[in-house]
Amino acid sequence: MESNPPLRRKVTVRDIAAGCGVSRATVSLVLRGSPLVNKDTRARVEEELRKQGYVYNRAAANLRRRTTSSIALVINELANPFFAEFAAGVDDVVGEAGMVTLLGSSSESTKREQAVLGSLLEHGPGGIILSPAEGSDASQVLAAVGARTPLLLFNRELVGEQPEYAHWDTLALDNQQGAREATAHLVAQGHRRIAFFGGHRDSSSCRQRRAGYREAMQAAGLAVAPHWEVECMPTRLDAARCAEALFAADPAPTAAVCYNDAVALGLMHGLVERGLSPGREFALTGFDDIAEAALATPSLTTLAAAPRARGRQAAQMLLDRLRDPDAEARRIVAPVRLVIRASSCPPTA
Amino acid sequence: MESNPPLRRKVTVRDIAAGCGVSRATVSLVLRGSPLVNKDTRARVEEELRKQGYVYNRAAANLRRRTTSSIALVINELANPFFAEFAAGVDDVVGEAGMVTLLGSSSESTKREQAVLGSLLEHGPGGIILSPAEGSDASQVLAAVGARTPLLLFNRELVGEQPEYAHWDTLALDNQQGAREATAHLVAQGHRRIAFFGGHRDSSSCRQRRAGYREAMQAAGLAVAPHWEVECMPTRLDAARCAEALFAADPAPTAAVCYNDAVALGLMHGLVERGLSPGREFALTGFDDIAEAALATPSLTTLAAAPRARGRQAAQMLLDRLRDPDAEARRIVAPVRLVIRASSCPPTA
DNA sequence: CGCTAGATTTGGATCGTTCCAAACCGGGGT
DNA sequence: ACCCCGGTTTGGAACGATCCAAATCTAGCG
Repeated sequence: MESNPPLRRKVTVRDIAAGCGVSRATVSLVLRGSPLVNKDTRARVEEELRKQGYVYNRAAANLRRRTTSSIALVINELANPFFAEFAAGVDDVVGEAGMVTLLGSSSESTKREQAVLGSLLEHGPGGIILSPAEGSDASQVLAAVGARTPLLLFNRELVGEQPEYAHWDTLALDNQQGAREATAHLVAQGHRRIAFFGGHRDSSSCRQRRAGYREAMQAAGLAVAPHWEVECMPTRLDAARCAEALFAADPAPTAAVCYNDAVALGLMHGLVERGLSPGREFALTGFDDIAEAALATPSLTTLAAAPRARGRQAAQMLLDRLRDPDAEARRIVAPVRLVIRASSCPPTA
Repeated sequence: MESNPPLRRKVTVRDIAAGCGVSRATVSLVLRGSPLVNKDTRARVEEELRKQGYVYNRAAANLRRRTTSSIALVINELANPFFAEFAAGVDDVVGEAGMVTLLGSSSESTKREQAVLGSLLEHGPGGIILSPAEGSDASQVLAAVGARTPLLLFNRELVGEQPEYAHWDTLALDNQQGAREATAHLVAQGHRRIAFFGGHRDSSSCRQRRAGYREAMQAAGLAVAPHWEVECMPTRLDAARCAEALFAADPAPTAAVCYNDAVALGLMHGLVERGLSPGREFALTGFDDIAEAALATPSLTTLAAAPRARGRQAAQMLLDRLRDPDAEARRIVAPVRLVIRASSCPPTA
C-alpha cells in the first residue's frame, strides 16, 4: 500500500509530528513511554512511527539529556580466546542494560592503546573497561582518560600505579592462589622437582603466578633450581621452542606449572618432540582453561578463570559505578578453580 | 600552577573560545586543522585546549555534519576464535580509518540478532557488518536494518535471500573450492574411498563444502557410498561420537574430508578409540586452520581461511561502500588455502 | 590616501531530541 | 458566569559542534 520511495533524508520527530498533527514534544513523550500522553494520541503517533520507519537518534538525545548509552571496551588482544570470551561476557551485560559496547583493540601496543582510548573517549562512553597492554603506564592512561570517565581495570596492573589512581575499580584473577594450588597439586601427586614454565618477567600476572609457585614450593620444603624457571613468549610456538631449556642442566624437573594453557600446550608439543610423553613421563598444568584444554591429549589440568563470567562481572561493576560515581573504589580478586585432568600425572617410578 | 578543581561540567568549544578570546567558529576550525586559521591563533587555541583538558564531542559534530564515525559489527558467536580473529581484523581497519566499532553479539539467536541490530542502529553507524546467526531471515534483517544503512554479510547466506536484497555486499569463503582441493589432495595421495564427515545439512557452508567434495569425487571418477556422508553437530564431542558411522557398512573409507577442524579433531579422537591411528591408517583434512590444527598429533591438513585478513577485508569493503553508496554490490568469495600437514597420509598398502 | 584582493575571524542558524514553563481544555464547584 | 483543577499538549531554548554568509583586518597599489 504505502510504499514510500527511498527517501534520502532521515525521518525525525519533526516528520512524525507533522505526519499526525501533534507537536515534537508530544512525539518525544511517546518515544519515551511517558504516562502523560493520552492513549489515543499515543496510538496515533505509534502508527505514524511505524508507517514512516522512524529510527531513534540516540546521539541527539544523549546530547540534550547529557547522558550516555555506551561503554568502551579496550582489549589488549582480542584474538586471544580468553579475551574474546571476556568481551562476549561484557557485551552480554552491556546489551542487557540497553547500552552498546564500543570496541577497541590495542594489540599489546601501549601506543595503540593511547590512540584507541582517545578515539573512544570522543564518543563519550559512560565508562571504560580496560584490559591494559603489556607495559601500559598508569599516568599515561590517566592522561588519556581524564578523571571524568570511570575506568575499570581488568586482569593486569598498570606500571607505576600510585595511590592517586585508587579511584579506579579493578577486577583481577587470583593468579597467586591459582599457581599455588597447581603447584601443591603436583606436589601431592608426588613430584619434587617442579618447574615454572613460560610467561614474561614484566607481566604482572606472570609475576603473581610465579610468586604463588614459589610459595607453594617453599611451603613443601622444596628448593627451586635456577633453570626451572624458564621465560618465553606466551605463545605455543615459542613455548615449544623453549622446552629444551628445562633439560639443559641437571637435575631435570619431572613436572611444570605453566604460565597459561597456550604455553602448556606448546610445552606438550616440545616434550613430544624430545620423545617425552606428557601426562605419563612428565606432568604439567596450565592456566585459563581455554576450550582446547579439555580436548588436548592428554587433557590438560588447569585453572579455570571463567572469562565469560568475568566479563559479565566487569560490566556489572562498571554499571554499578555509573549508578553511584562516588562510591568507594572496588578491587575484586576473582578466585580461579583448579580443574584436574590427565596431564598432571604422578611421577614415573 | 593552574590546578583546576575537578569541574563537573564538560569543557566545550565555548569554554575554549572564552578562555583565549576568540569565537567558537575559530576554535572549531583549529580542531579540524583548517588551513584558514592564523598560525599564532592556532597556537594560542591549542594551548588552551591542552590547559583545559578539552575532549572533542564527536556525537555533537556528527549531528551537525550529518556524518558518522562508527561501524556496527554483529557477530553470531564472538567466543569462537575464528570470529574473534575476524572481529580483531575488522577493528584494526575501522580504527585505522579513525572510526570506532560498535560491537554486538547475537549468540546464534535470531531474536537477539534483531534486538542487537535495532539497538546499534539507534547509534547511527555508517554501516553494518553482519555475520548472521544460523537461520537468520533476509526479510527480517531488512526490516531491522532498513534500506538506508549499508550492510555487509559475512560468512553465511541469509534464509530466503531474494534478488531484491542484492544491494548488500557479501564476503564469503570459497567453501566449495576448498573442499574440492582437499578431496583432490586425498585422491592424489592415492585414496579411492573418501568420506565427507560432519556438518549440518541446513548450514549453507556445509552444503557448499559437500558440493565441492562431490565434484572432486566425480572428477576423479570415484563413486560415493551413502554411508560415507555423515552428519553431525560441528563440535568435537559429537564428531567423536559419530566416527563409528563411517565403519557401519562396507566398504569402509580410508580417508575423510571433514566439515571443519573441530570435527576433524573430534574424528581423530573417535578413530583412536577404535584403534585406528589417524595420519597413518586413516587420512583426514579439516577446514579453518584454527590454532590447534598445527599442533594436534598428527598435525592437521586443513584449509586456511585467514579470519583476521577476512576481517580487514570486510571492513575495507564496507568503507569503500560508504565512500560510494551507489556502486554496484560486490559479492566476494575469498579463496582458502590448502595447508598440507601430517594427517593426510597416503593409504596403507 | 582611498581602495581592493586576500587572509582571518565571526555571529547567528542548524543538526535531532529533550527540557521547561506556560497554555489549553473540558468539567465541576461556588 | 467565573475560577480552579487535573489531564494533555505545546512552542521556544538548549545540548555541543559546524556551516555559511558576512564582517574585519592587512597590506599593497595607483
